[in-house]
Parts: sequence; C-alpha cells; structure tokens
Amino acid sequence: MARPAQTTAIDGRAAVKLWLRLYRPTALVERELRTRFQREFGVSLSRFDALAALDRAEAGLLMGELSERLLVTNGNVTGLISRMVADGLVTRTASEQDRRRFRVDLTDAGRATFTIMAKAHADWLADIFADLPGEAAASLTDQTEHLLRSLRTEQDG
Amino acid sequence: MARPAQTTAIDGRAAVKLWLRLYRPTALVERELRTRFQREFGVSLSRFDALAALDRAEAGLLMGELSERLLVTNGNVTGLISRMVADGLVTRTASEQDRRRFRVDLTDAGRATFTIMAKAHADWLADIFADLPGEAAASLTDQTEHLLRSLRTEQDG
DNA sequence: TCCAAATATTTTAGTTCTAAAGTAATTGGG
DNA sequence: CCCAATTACTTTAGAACTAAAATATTTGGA
Repeated sequence: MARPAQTTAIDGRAAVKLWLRLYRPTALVERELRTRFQREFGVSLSRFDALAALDRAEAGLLMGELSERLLVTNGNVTGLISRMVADGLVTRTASEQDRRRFRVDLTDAGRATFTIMAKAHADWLADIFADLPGEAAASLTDQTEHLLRSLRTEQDG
Repeated sequence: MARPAQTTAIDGRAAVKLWLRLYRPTALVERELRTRFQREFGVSLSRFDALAALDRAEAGLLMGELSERLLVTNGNVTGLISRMVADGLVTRTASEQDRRRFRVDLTDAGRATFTIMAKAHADWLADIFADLPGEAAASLTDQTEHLLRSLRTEQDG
C-alpha cells in the first residue's frame, strides 16, 4: 500500500491555493445547476445525479453502489431513494440471492424524466462555460483527469 | 450586460465532460477534508470556512458578506453563526449606523482555533495532492483562475 | 453444524442547506 | 415629510447530508 515518495511534492501553501482555485468555480457551477434544476424542474441536483448514475448503469445499481458513485453515505441514499420511489422515478427491489441487497432501477417515467433533464443540463453547462476557449476547456478536461488519478484520498477514483 | 459571442464555444457534450472531470476530484477532496475536520476537531467544514473568511477579513464581516463569500444562503449563515456564537468562536453585534446590519467578528478563542485548524488544513491538502507533480499543480492553479473569470453564472467571481 | 465476523442496509439524532415568506430598518422620489 | 420600495436579516418547512448505532442476512472457519 506504500506509495512512492514525490520529490516535487507541493507545500501546504501551494496546496491550499490550488484547492481554493479548484473549489470556487466548482461550487459556483454546482450552485448554478442546483438553482436551475430547482427552478425549471422542481428537482434537486442530488436527484438528477442519482438518475444519471442509474441511467449510465444498464442493470440498475445496489444501494451501496449508488452511495459510492454519488459520494454520499448509505443513510443519505436510503432517504433519497425512498422519496424517488414515492415519486415513481425508480423502483427498489430486494435481491433473491442475497436479501440484504436492494437493487434500484429507473422506471420508464424516471428514464423519460432523465432524458429531458439531461438535455437541459448539457445546454446549461455549454452556456456556463461558453466564455472559456475550447483549448482551455480541453486542457482542463485533461488535467483534471490527471488530478483525479493522483489524488490521495480515503476513497480513490 | 451583453457578453461577446465566443466563436470557439464548447458544445454540450464537452461541457458535461469538463464538468464531471472538474466535479469529481473536487468532491473527493471536499469529502476528505470534511471527514478529517470532523474526526480531528469535531468541527464541520462549513465552520472552518466561516472562520477562514473571518480571519481573512480584518474588520469582521456582515452576515450578507459571509453568505456571499461562503456561497450559501442568508438563512444558512444565520444558523451557522448562531451556533458558532453559542460556542464562543465569534461575536455578532448590531451596527450603530444601520440596525439591520450585523457584524460578525472572531473572538480570541475563534482566532486561536482557526490558527490551529489552518495548519492542519494545509498539511492535509499537501498530503492529498502529494502525488501531483508540482508543474501540474501550478498549471491547474493557473487554469482554474482563468476558468473562474470566464464563468457565466448568476453570481460571478 | 454453529456461531462469530463480515456485509448491506436502515434508523437515529442532529447539522447543513435551500427557497420562500416574514420582520424590521432605511432610503428616496414625490 | 411621508410612505412605498428596498435592503438586511431571520424564520419556517422541509430536503440533503453525516456519523454512529441498530438490524438483518450471509459467510466462513472451528
């Protein structure tokens, strides 16, 4: 589990600076998306994220898989999915093989809802990033992938 | 208020890709910091952010200024600061000139607490980013500043 | 086989957060 | 000077979130 020492490791000051520079635009975009989802669809960003995760997975997801992908606790997913089940967006069924497990699947209504929202989501982001030159966007997309791979956090990836 | 058209504007697909690449590492680092603040100091990340904002401002901050800097609603700041007042970290005093305004200031205990936490915060971030080559970190720091300036959100900056 | 440990999820208690409505103080055009 | 609009903040109702404890099921070694 030992990781190789990094001779060019950045110091605390530079690390804090990078973190603040990374955090602020991300928080602004997140807030903008949250507000727009609420205003246009009356839906939380978390719900959209859950729908997106389920849409990407072709055979549904276990509660625990959802919690991993959304980067939130199990308890949070329990409540989020309960409300989404109540609203007919997803189903939650116990596994036959292992009755501790619950698989969550999109309903037809959930998938249709997601399709509409995903279009708006992409349009909003294109608008939010419209002033960023394509070259800068491509470079950032590359560099943030590198960043993600190099992160030393409890739950990597 | 019209902004110049961007001839090289990225499309929805690229915008979503950039967003996801930006969001994931940021969320992972945020979660890591949140967990560590909770574990080591029994304190929320929001509290640390509030302390940091107040420490940076030399003459205290109005409730509204805090809500701008922390990117949260006024109502949220009301509750957060109430709890911090109760714990002796900050004071909250009405302005003489305009009794609608409330200025929040660090107490000596609050400033001392912040100083200790800020050191840990910097150390943790240096550790989290330790595998990122210094060159990549510097480049990301630059590029995210550019990103912030180019963002088209309701509340810019 | 049995039962202790591990696994998957839910529950609990409480903080953080939002949107929207409410309160109180200030400001400025008529 | 006045009062309608604005500003600063709080309150409310409820969703989103966490850490920790609880529940239920499965697994694996003695």
